[in-house]
Amino acid sequence: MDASYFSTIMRPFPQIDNCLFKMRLIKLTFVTTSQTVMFSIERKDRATSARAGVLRTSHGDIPTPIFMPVGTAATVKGVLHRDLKTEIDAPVILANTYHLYLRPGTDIISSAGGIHRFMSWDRPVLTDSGGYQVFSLAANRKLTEEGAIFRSHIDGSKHLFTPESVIDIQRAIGADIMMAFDECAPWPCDHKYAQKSMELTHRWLDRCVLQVRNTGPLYGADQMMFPIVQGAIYSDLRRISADKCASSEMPGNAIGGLSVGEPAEVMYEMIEVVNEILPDDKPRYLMGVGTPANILEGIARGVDMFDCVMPSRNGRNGMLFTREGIVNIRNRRWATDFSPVDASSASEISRTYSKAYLRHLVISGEMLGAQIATIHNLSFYLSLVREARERILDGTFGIWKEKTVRKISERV
RNA sequence: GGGGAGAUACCAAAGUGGCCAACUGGGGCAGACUGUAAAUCUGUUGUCUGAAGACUUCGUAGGUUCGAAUCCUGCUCUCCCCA
Repeated sequence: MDASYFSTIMRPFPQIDNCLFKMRLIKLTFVTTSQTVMFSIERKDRATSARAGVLRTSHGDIPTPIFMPVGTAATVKGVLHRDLKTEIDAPVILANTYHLYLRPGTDIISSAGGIHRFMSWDRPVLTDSGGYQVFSLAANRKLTEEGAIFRSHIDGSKHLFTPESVIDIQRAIGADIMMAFDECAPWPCDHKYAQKSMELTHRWLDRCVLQVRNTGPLYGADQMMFPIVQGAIYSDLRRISADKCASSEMPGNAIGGLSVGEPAEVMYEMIEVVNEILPDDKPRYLMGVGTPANILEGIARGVDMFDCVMPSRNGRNGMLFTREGIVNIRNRRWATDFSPVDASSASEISRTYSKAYLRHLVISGEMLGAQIATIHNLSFYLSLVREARERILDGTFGIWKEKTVRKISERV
């Protein structure tokens, strides 16, 4: 009996009340089976590099390719978990180490028994390490060999993140998938800076791996960590970084530092370079990407996992993604369009409310507008990757992708 | 009936002789957003024009002046107080 078998029969935990007991049991008995197959590929596409697979976690299986809604502060803004499960059907969501560490703080999350219990979400959670915040809060931080010193955006207090502390925090959070602590280089960025930054990320990666090996999960459920490939837009650096990440022999790998302003074609090229090296039998996660078209292009190049704030944030700001293309629901043309937001949506919410009503809500700044738009967009993203998976399985992905990318990129 | 205040662009509201096609806010219109310091931010909002520029506008009709949203006179309307 191995850990994956055990987690299968234990899942889903029927009651939150007794799940802590069961998770402790797993920890005591089976936690160190590192050879367990976490990822299995069901089918590879012939025309492209796309694959359909399943990533197994203690909190459930994740069919791939997958899009993970971003729930930075332990909430996908404006969406009830009920709707995440039914309307959107997200098998996994993201949270953020930086944000949760600052608020509510790791003490409170550990007291609750980890992020799943704290937020009442029994499906998998992936936590970003805070590496992206080191990048996006550039004005308020300082990088050293030791780690990143930064100031809280909440109260201005000073903090230090190191590879070790970031793993510890992610242990305390209890994420199913933890991310290595990295520096996301900006764009544009010269070769010299990109190389220095990448080398620092690699040294940090070694320390992350060591910290993962020297510690264990706190709540019984398995935790895996993914290293992050960096190297900006330089193929030589990307190859070195992909080799480095692959050699860390973690159960999955991530591609970071893309979609930070560079043209999409450059991003696609980098994905191809990296995916030639990253192991075929482990999931590949393209961080922070992207538009629906970006995602299909990524899948075609062998990426299995994606996340992006775009469907949620842009939804709140009135941008809708649909099969017919991109809609700015605030535009006057929708004022008297009483047809559903998306008649063919998997989400009942998108089929129920009209464009004119949603426009009114968004323009009026009503919170229901942000909720409906977010649910619609996420439902669209998840439907898109579900269909991509089905197309890979039935062998029609390539043609479908070409046709779909064109359509969904248009402005309606 | 007596006294006082006021009328500025879609709305509110600055502006009291040239730097005013007119501050600012709201509203309208459009744009941005890619590991979320974002229910945020940006542009635009008299007409014509690609632009330079031209033309018309600050209740209304006259007047003063080189020049008026700004000063003077009549008229119209609104608000407040007293009776």
